[in-house]
Amino acid sequence: MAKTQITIIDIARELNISPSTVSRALRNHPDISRKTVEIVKECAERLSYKPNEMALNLRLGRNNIIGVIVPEIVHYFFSSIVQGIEETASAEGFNVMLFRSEESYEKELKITESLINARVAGVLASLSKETDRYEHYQQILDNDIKLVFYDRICIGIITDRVVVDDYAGALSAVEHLISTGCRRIAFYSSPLHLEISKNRRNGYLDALRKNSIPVDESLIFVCDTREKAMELTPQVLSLPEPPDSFFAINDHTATGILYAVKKAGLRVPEDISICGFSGGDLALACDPMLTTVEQHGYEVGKTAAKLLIDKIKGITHGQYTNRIIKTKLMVRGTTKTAP
Amino acid sequence: MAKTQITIIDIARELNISPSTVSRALRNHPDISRKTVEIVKECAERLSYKPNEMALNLRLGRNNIIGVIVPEIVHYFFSSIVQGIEETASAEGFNVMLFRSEESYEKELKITESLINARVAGVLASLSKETDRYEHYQQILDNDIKLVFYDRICIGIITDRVVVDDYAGALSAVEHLISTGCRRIAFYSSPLHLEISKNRRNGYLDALRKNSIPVDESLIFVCDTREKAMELTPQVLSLPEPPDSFFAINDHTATGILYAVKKAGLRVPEDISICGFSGGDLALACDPMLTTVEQHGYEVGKTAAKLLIDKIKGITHGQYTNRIIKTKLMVRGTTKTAP
DNA sequence: AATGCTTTTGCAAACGTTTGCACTGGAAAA
DNA sequence: TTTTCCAGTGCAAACGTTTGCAAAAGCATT
Repeated sequence: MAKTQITIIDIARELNISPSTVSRALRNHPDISRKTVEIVKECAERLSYKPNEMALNLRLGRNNIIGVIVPEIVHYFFSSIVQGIEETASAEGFNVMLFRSEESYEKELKITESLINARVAGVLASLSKETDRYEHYQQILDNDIKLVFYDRICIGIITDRVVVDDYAGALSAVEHLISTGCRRIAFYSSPLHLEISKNRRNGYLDALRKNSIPVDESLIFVCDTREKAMELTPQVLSLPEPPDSFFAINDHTATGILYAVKKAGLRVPEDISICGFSGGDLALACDPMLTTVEQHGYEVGKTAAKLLIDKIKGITHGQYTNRIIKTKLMVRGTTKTAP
Repeated sequence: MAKTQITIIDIARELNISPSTVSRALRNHPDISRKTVEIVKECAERLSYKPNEMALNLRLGRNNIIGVIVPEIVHYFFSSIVQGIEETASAEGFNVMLFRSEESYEKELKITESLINARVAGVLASLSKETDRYEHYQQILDNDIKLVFYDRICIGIITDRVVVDDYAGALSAVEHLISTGCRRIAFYSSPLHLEISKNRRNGYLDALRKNSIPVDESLIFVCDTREKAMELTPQVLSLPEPPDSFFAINDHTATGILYAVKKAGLRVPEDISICGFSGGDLALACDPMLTTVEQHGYEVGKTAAKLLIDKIKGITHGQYTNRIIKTKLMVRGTTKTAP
């Protein structure tokens, strides 16, 4: 039990050969004779030798760790992304080190510091809501660590980026509402400084314009949680000219709307249509089931990880890629079928 | 940009002192004079020196990495656990390396191999559904890596363990159903070889016995997904003596039941009561909102991480702890209020 | 001026690998 | 026989730290 760790030197001593030969034999270096390779491998197996990755990393000045910064872990979209990342990374021989920024700039700063100290091979990052300074990400690059942003990207830093097609997703959602007869479409958004808010808002606005529906600014609200939606929606419904439908920035908000609308005695989708944005099981638990824009977080994660690993391996060199992951409108029960 | 990494030796050269002095100064070793410490720290800051953790780890023969094996990532309970782990770890200066076993023994084997090679300080593991051999976990211990099991524990290996109180959770859920007048309570369970199934089943059975309700085996089913529940439930409802309520092994299954019951034209909870097991947002999206047993995954994660870190730090020594995290029944709309 | 004590610093080894280069011994070539 | 060549192996340095021990420096006490 307290047996100290077996090293390459132990094997060398046991076999009366030099550590360098052992090292080469284990790595199938062509210089080493077949016989020696066999003997060494047998011995390594017998002593249940495990290569010390820490020593290896130091020697080689690199490691196989990918740092992942995620604003939240308990979150369908982000956990899907992490799953995509983990899958790709492990298939390519990389390990994933996971950090949660908790939507805090301070925490993000500490995390990037840790990542640099750990000399990770690469970083996959999504900005916290708070973050509006980017020096810490520049530092990552300065320390020769590869960097790819996903979802909440950073425009100021030149890197690869993977984003969801928020604009097209919102556009298709709102056009769907319009095609089913909706005309006064309320929009519940996140704070506007976030890229995703801007993009989805633009999709919303363009869908209206394309269909010659006047934009009514009084139908646009900042409201991005279930709780807030449950509070806000009754007021919105009792407006002099209430909306006939809602487009929500995420599914949680949409469930809050759904709850409030039903509570107000209105029928969904006959009286009021609702469309969310996110994907996941939540939409299926609703009654009626929620029409929503599926974001394919898993694809985002896989794509970002692949991009990063290619950079690390030096396959891609100078160029920087912007990858856009398509969304998909999932039409369900909270919207009407087109006439 | 391509400036090679700054080391302690660069600082030493710059200041015409020895690397050992620099090292000690940066670590506030008491032997070093205040003045030297200041000079060194200033210089380190100026050159934006970042300690190379790989070198440190090799030298000290340890690192600050906690390996986490989780069967699934996109999963409310498990992601809550991961969040609890990450939070505790980062507060204590540890980093989290995340692996997904995908419920596969083969994958679990590869993961433990990676973890040993990486010489992580400790491992937090939950068994995959497939796993029924445990040598790989014994190997972890043999390599002097601390190990704590959570949720899906391994009885054969002597370690600390953190589990959810499945028995008490199920007991309280079923007693609640009984107290609201239910007598024929159907139970939708996972495959019985899993500990959690056994424990919850025992809770279910004991609740019936305690209240002198005869156990009807024909009301117990293996059914643990939303899809299966949507398929099975109509048949169950059309039994000659149908149940008046359902207790489901998880919330996904419960939402499937809810859907089928409503579709059959029955009212919830007036005609049929439903209770799930899991916690999370899903329960709130249902209409009526789902009564369920909250598992406190976050607490599980925090507790397991704390236990592991104490072991790593050598605070706890020989003893092995079994920690049980209490569940909490969240009574909502799918069950009646007690008369 | 010598001694002793304390404070501060430096030397060198060590952690476990990999790898450029030099060396060995034997076979092939001269 | 000598030379050349090559496959196979070993030496030693290097990666960036920490740390036991020795040495130096400073200072007060004899």
